[in-house]
Amino acid sequence: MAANRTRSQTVTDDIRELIVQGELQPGEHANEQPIAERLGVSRTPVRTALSTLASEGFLVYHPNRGYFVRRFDLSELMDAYDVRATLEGLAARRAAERGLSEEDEAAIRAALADGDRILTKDTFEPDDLLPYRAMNMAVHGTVIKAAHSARLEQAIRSAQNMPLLSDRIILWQDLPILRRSHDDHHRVLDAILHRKEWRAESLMREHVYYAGLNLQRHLRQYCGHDDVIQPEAWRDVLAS
Amino acid sequence: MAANRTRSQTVTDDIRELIVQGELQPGEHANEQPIAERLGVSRTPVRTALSTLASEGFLVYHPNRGYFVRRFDLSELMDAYDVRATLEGLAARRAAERGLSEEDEAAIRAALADGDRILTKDTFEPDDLLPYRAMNMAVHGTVIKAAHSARLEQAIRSAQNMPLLSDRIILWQDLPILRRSHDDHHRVLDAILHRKEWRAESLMREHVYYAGLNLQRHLRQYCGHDDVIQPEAWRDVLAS
DNA sequence: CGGCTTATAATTGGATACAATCTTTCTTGC
DNA sequence: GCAAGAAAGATTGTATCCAATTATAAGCCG
Repeated sequence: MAANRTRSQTVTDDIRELIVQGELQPGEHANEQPIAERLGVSRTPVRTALSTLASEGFLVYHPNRGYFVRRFDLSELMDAYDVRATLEGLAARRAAERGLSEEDEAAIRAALADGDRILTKDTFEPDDLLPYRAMNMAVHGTVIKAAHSARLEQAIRSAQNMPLLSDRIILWQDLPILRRSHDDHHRVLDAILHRKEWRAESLMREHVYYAGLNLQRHLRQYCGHDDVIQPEAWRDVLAS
Repeated sequence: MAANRTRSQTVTDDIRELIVQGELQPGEHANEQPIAERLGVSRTPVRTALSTLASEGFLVYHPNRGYFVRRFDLSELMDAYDVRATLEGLAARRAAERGLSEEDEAAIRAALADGDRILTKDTFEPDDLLPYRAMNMAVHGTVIKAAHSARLEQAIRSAQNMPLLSDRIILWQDLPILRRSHDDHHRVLDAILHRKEWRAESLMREHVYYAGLNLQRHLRQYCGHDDVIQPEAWRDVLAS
């Protein structure tokens, strides 16, 4: 399925990576010709890619002037986490209302066990990052899937269309915070299984919102006084 | 500002209208050439327009096969209202947390007075529809604006990218429901002014959610047993 | 007659060419 | 010297052309 990727789609991914990696600096004008040459294609797929990325929120479009890399400051980051927290809270509530399928419950339990295993050790090794991230994405993704709302899924996905906002972001420097965060995961599952809608919603909301606060605290040291988030600020957070 | 509209943008609006008006039927394949000829342009602006409309959620894209008009059923409509209700609740809460500017408060008060004037009469005339709709959009728009979050605004806007979901939709057939709905507006303002965050959030959430329920009830008679929403079902709701 | 393969037509994806718009620079007049 | 305007350059927007892919129809074999 979807084995047939068109060139515009790969170009979209390439340019998105250029933005996230900071090769296209915030505020910069995205010139079509140079990008096309750099990626070895014509302007056409570049144009459709830019249009897509603009609708995803990475670029802003000015008619007859082209696309500019969107610049974010810390307050916008928190606004976005606010939206994401609210929507994931809704997802958790809906999951609690409907209940989990057997597969979904099994998937979350397996992920939770993975997280437990990683966190029982005394230190968090760099090698733990990828499995932990996979665990995190599995938990959140399964809860969202269990909400059974394509519209909600789309809204959450588009709320993550911003550097530093996705559930791939893991701040692993502080082990106690990580443990507390994973404890949230356990409680969310418990709330969903016991059909405690309100508890599931508020737990998930706080869980995501605090991740935003934590990230903000981590990023502030990288930001100038204007609070504009520079690409180098998230290099270490993204890892690979 | 924005006086310079490009051809792709007008074509986007045209095609969106074709979809909403049902000239492009749900599930139908959006052929580029016929649309281009019909609108008197080449395929290029049509293609960018289709791409935009797909990202807005009106179309779905299949690589190498083109764009198809998205079909909605009643449950998807309610899912979307669920998202919109949650997000507008968040907006109301944020507005309550920050407080209203003088202009915003004045705008809402003026709109509420308009609504009061329309609803004190014994009947709701067709001529009342446009002013009432304007009032409704003013109230919701101002609350959203007062939340001071561009990200939230965008999320709410994209949650409305679906026929029948916008705040332009007014079901005026039932006057008591309309009165109750407008009473909600008063209470939301009261909650925001008194900084009752939780009250503002839950009031707005219920206010929007109930509008969805009401619309669903209204639409069910037009739908077949498969609950697919047919374009003719919303002709009378949209008015002009 | 039905299912499979193959050939043909239709449609989308991408590249190139041209037109419209914007940006920059240079000139001119005060 | 500076401001306003005009011309040149650069960049986006649109149209057209060709290639790649998919959908459709015809032919073939069981």
